[in-house]
Amino acid sequence: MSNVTLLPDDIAPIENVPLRVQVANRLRSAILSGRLRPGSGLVETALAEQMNVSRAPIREAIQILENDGLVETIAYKGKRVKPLTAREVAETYSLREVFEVMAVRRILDSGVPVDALHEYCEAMNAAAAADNYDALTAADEAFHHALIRLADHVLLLASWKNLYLRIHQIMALRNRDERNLQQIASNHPPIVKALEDRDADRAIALISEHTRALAAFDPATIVQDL
Amino acid sequence: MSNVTLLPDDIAPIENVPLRVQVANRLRSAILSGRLRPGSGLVETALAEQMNVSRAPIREAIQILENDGLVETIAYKGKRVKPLTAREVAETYSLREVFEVMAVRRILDSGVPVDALHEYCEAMNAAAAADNYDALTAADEAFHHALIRLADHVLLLASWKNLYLRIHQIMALRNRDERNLQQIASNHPPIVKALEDRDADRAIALISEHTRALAAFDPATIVQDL
DNA sequence: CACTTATGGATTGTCGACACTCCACAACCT
DNA sequence: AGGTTGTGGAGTGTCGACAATCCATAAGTG
Repeated sequence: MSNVTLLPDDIAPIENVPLRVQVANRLRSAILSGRLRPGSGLVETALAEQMNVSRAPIREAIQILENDGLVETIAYKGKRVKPLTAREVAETYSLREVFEVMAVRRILDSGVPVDALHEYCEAMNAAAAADNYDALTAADEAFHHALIRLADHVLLLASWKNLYLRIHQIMALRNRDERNLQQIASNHPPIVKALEDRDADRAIALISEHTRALAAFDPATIVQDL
Repeated sequence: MSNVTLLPDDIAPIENVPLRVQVANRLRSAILSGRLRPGSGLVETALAEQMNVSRAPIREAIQILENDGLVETIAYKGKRVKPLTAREVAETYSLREVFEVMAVRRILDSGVPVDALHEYCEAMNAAAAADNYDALTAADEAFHHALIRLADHVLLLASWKNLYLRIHQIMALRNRDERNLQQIASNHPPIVKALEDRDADRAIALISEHTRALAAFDPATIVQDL
């Protein structure tokens, strides 16, 4: 049979996900959600037993998280969720700002249309209206993700994604009650407007300001040491 | 004995470098020097036998190189030195430009002195005068490394270092004969001058132009596919 | 012949056991 | 007590063997 005429939609391609990836995904989500806090120790033998796999995939999973910058290893001593210093938080946001400004520049240079961004603005407005923090966060990430993608720069996208992992973690550790959802949502449409007007200076100023505002928010709650 | 009075200089602290790191270092240097070309396959069992270690450290070493962005894995099929496309080369240099501009901005904002950079300029002049390509390259890297360090931004430094790995590789694959050493060396002192003059616009313009000149050089020799 | 189904080699993925390193704390000198 | 030297536990580092997967190619089947 070279041509299957009927293929039930239920039968999705079964993916073969290596154990290390499954383990990495679980641990990553635990870290990014804040369930595994910075400084927590990760013991290979204990994790292996808990997850019912051998140490090999655990080791590789932890190495993946090391690449993500979420875990650090001290040889022969142990591994732990990387502590988060105030300095690191500040540096993370300042680098993000540079990335997003670079994206804006490239978008304006290439003249690619930015219509797709409107969709995310609406999603953010809806989430803000419904007072739904998680939905707003998701839409916000989708907006910025789309922005970076429009820049059409694979390396930039990869770097931004990696950086955003830490931002995820930082946001999970902050006190969400203090945020003004309406205000966050309202930050974005002017950026889209500036892009459509091809006003580079205004777009860059807006996105810089937006990123800095996020960085300044509630830094005290996440500081671990230093 | 709490206080050893005489400790021969010969007795340096003996370092315990895990096998995976030794393996990773060797492979990395092979890749960065061009001895292991993009596209070359890396077979764990073969490497293990050649280096006389088990597959475990080989696997971990390869994962380290994956983090460096030098190697890619295709599950159950194999690992190979990441192919280098013209697009990737262009993206690498454009990201480098952004990093260096960010460094310049931070240096000027913080007002930190940049005297240290003169030393590297002299080293480059000496290397150019002696027609010593390797020495010039080393001094050039030292200059830019120092520049980034002056920005006092740990994350930026780490990102820059990671990026520079690929630049190392790219340079090793290019035809070095076509470069004008004198001209490269002469590019740098004006940058230092602009920094000392606290002329942000000029410093940024110079460093951007410098990076772009490097990117434009001889791109044809390294393209593999696409 | 067109198509499907075995088969085998190459390579990575996973496992369980053992070796090594580090650290803290006890035991031992003097 | 001050200082040195065992000693044991916790954890990572390394190993060799076996399982799973993929791919190309051969063998079957109508």
